[in-house]
Amino acid sequence: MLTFDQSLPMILNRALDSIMPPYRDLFARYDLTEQQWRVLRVVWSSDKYKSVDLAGHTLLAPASLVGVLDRLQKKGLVERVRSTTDRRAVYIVATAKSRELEKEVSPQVMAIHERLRATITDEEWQTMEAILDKFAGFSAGDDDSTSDNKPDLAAAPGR
Amino acid sequence: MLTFDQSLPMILNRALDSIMPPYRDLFARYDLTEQQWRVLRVVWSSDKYKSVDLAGHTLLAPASLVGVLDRLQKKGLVERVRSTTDRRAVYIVATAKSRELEKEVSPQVMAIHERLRATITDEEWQTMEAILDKFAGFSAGDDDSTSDNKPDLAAAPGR
DNA sequence: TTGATATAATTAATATGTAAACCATTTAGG
DNA sequence: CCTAAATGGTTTACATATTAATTATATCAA
Repeated sequence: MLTFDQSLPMILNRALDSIMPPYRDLFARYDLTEQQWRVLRVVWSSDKYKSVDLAGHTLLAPASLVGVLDRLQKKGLVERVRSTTDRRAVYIVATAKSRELEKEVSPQVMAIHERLRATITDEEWQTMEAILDKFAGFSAGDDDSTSDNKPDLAAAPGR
Repeated sequence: MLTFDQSLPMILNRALDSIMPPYRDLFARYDLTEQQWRVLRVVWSSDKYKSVDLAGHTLLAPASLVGVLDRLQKKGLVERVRSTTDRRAVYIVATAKSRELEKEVSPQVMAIHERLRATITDEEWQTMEAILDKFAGFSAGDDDSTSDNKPDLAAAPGR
């Protein structure tokens, strides 16, 4: 019998609650949030990301991204550069100041990653990744409207 | 080499993003949020929960719980009953109206649970639960409150 | 008893999450 | 061309998330 506490959402959220505090404490010491860190992490990897690309790589909704970028920009950590070829698009670029931050914080983040990694065996890690990946696309063809016909958001091709 | 995308927070968040839409769509049809459902689910199990107990069982921070309860109360789904023995405490009780909702929605939630459950084998499910449980208490003893050392930029060599 | 401290619930301030609507382009088709 | 539909980014409205501070009670020790 599948109880409330054993539902997948609860299992995953419990796991997240267990592992996030060290990350959040670290980020807080540098006046950053987890989401801001995620954006920086991706921007550092390549200066040529459009906002919409960042959304995908950071798991942040476009609407949330706007505010995160606003605050990162205000802190002088990123800049918005409007594309000349497609005047709708905006590229996000990292500032020199943010590069300094990367050198300072990145090693400490890696340390937490590693500490987590060492909590289980390599094989268990592989297994866990493989199993969780099986839920990818679970909500793909979800036209589960009982009787009426809601617009199918998942019908559009890949982003 | 552990990349950004393979960090545990990203792995878990990706999994959540994959599985939550069906739940949210369902709850939205009944004008409920995921968090409101979590609270109801626990309140239904026993009328004698204090707010602080709900926080633990729903994975909601006490501060978040206040607003969720406000809205559930406004909808006539729960009531706050101040304890007579400890006048600080407040018990949350389900209304008859919320019981009707339970009968209507619960089976549909269970259906999603089961559909998720069937995405992997029973053994994989057991394995996954066991592995994720190993991260419980990861942030237990990383207090760090004793050391009031702010990030010491000047401590970096060569500055 | 008193005073320090702990607890339960809430408030406050700021940052995100979510869904829907909007605006300015850009692209597709007739 | 010209208009309808699609795209990228943003805004809006509302519901949490997070941390710190507050309020009202309770408890404990000197």
